[in-house]
Amino acid sequence: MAAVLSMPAVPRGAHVCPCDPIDLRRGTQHFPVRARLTRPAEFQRVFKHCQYRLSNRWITLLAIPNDVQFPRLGLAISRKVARTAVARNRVKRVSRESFRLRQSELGALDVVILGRNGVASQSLRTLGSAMDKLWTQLIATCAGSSSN
RNA sequence: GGAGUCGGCCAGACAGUCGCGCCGCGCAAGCGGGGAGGAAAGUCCGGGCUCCACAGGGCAAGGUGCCAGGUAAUUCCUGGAGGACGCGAGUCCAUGGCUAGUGCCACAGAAAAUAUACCGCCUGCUGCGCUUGCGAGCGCGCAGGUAAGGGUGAAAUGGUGCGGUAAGAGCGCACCGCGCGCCUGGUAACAGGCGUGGCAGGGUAAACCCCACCUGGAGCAAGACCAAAUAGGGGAACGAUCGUGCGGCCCGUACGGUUCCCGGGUAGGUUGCUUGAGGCCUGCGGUGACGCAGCGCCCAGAUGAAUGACUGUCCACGACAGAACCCGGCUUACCGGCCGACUCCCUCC
Repeated sequence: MAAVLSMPAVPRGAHVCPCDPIDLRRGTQHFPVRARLTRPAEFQRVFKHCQYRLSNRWITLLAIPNDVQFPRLGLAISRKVARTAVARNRVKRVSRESFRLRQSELGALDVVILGRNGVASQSLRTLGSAMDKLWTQLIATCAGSSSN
């Protein structure tokens, strides 16, 4: 914990609130199978009835509200944007890790992450911060639409 | 010390924090264990396994191609034979048959295959011309002989030497090469020897083909089980030889039609799914690939698909790359580094 606090260079580390009790962190940073989209039908629902669509240079993010009480993540990294299996795995892992750390701030949303051209050649740190910004945008957009 | 050949191995390490999927224990919270590769890749071969029909007959098609062995099997591996390269350790070779047949061979060249006479060489002429010392010589023409020499070509009826001849020629002889026969050694490929035949005649078989041997098809989305919504089908018996299917065709064979009986199929889930031609060590047999025996290890099993992220320390600053039913090979990609055996050269003792 002291190491985390002594790292002011990490700008998005603010979400790891040092005053959070251990129990809360345990509850919100797990990423079991039930938090993933697994069936083709679930993916189709997100693609067809997408309500929020955000993107930057390397990633597109689609989201719709769901019926369960927690956010769920689906990954769609095509062979076209990441030629080798190793590259695809890298992008997926970075996406999952990013989702895992921010999922407590999201509402009941089904989210699909799409890889765009050039995503495979970016460093882990670049992709991580790019996703972090998208999560922040998504949270703000949801908050805006739910208040209306 | 330098240059090189062959074989094998490793593929950042350690610690902490937060995660992921599997197994075990536990009511639970949680705890413990184990979690990608040498190529997991390309899918190029060979098997196991599953279903189609217990894998059947003929044709066709495809594959393999020196010999022997290893193996579940192979186009793989090991040992050997022959050829090529290298001073050497060693490396490379689809390495059966073009004296079964057919096809193809640009350019050049007279001729590219039942051979052939362009130049040259030689002989004859009761052909012509010239010279003449009247013997003949030279040139041209005609009729023949000749594959020695020239020239062309990747390749021209085996090579070298001697004899022989008008000139020549396996025409004869010796040696080498080749074919055939026998003998010896070797399981064999093959090697050596003896005899014999004047020689049987270019390349190409990853050209058709011939010879010998081998091959049924599809693949874990194989296949098996449980089963919503919906929707009409399934099983048994009999019959037709028309249609459809079973590897491309024929044979052969299954289904469709009628009657009787009642449960059955997609989404989804479970299973197949990891204990296996498995691995470690030791001993024995074998030149070796490998085999046998003992010891007693468990070493991913996911299914939108886990094996990761962050921080710190160290170093030689980390390449190619991610299991998807499982093995055995081959091929391709690859940052660096380590070990062993051997060869050649130089220096010192």
